[in-house]
Amino acid sequence: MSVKERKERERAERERLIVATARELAEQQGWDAVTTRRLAERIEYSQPVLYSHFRGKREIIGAVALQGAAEMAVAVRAATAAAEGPRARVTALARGYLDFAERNPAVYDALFRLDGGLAYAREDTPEPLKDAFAALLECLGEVAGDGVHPGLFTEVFWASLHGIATLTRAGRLPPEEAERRVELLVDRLAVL
Amino acid sequence: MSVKERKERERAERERLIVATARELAEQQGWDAVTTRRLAERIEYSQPVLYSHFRGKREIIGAVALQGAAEMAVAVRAATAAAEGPRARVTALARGYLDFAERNPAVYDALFRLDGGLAYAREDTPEPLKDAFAALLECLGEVAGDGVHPGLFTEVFWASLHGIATLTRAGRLPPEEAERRVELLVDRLAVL
DNA sequence: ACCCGATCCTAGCACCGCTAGACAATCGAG
DNA sequence: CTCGATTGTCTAGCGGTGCTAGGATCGGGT
Repeated sequence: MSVKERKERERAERERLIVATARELAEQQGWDAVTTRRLAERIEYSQPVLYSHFRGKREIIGAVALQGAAEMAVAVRAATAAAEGPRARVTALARGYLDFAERNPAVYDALFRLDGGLAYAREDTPEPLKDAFAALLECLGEVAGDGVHPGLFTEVFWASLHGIATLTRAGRLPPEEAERRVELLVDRLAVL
Repeated sequence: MSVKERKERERAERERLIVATARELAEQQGWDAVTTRRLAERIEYSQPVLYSHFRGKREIIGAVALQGAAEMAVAVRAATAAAEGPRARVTALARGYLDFAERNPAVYDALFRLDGGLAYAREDTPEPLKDAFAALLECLGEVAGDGVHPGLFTEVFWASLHGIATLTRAGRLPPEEAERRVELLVDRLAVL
């Protein structure tokens, strides 16, 4: 039976390699450069091997997204944990979120811009996605204000951050005023 | 000389046809379905004709975006003009914006999600884009609040709307609470 | 009536995501 | 230890993509 186990280990290892390589390639040259041919070449296997692990390119994007969601949750919690008081926490969250988006553009795209075949905002949403939202909720819930549903408030705050992140990176917003935009958003949206 | 003029007219007419057809196709089946072959077939010319009008697919997207920007400016101004008082105006703007995004998803994508090769937020930004931003500014400038730069406020409000629009359409936000999200955003961001 | 330039199309390039079918390596039974 | 079956991987190819080179054809000016 140990042979089978070894093969399963090796197979799992190769799957990790595929996801890591896809992510690396996307981070280096953008998702357009992540083709099944290039990806196969980098992991030193032929194309069809990819399809024995994933249904297609979309699922590979989804796998990167899941990994990214877990990391984003960690990043957000780390940022907020280091801050004292509601206001500082929310500011830290906003900065942490935008920072993550800027430093991991490919992962951010996999999560929120591309189609990774994942279900969002539903019962069958994968756990890492739920947890990433929960990480936002933990901090933002306490500044939603009276009579405002914490979940709804978190959605709006998150959407605002997402808008800033995407428009900035697409060159639709000048990057110079980034910090002032964060301040304005926190000042106005959060009830302190 | 009249022959030359006629040819130029026909050429301009064909260019309009290309843009209109691309937009129609994108609105019907999404931008992925807008291939140069399908587009060429629909306008009843061969592929290379497209390249005598545009450098490539990207420029065609850009042309649709420019058209869409002009329409969005009109839509936003129409929505705000019908409202009395700052609060009603801002609410109308938010609803009008999201409504435009929902009813013209392909145009919205061309404007803010895809790469149409256009310059944003710069001196050489095409006039329709500047004017669309101006349309937002006209209404939002009056609720920016003291000491807050109207342009910066408009950017943040716009980014928030953009975030809601994109996340909702990508299935990242449940569509049911759309109206309550708008109310929350207006209540908090605008200084009334 | 003829030539010549503008205009348009056919055919093709290199690449894409994805898959069928041939081949080799490995395992279990006799 | 050998032999068939199973598993795993690869080569080759399908239909599609954006884009372009080069030849045919059409129409205006002389």
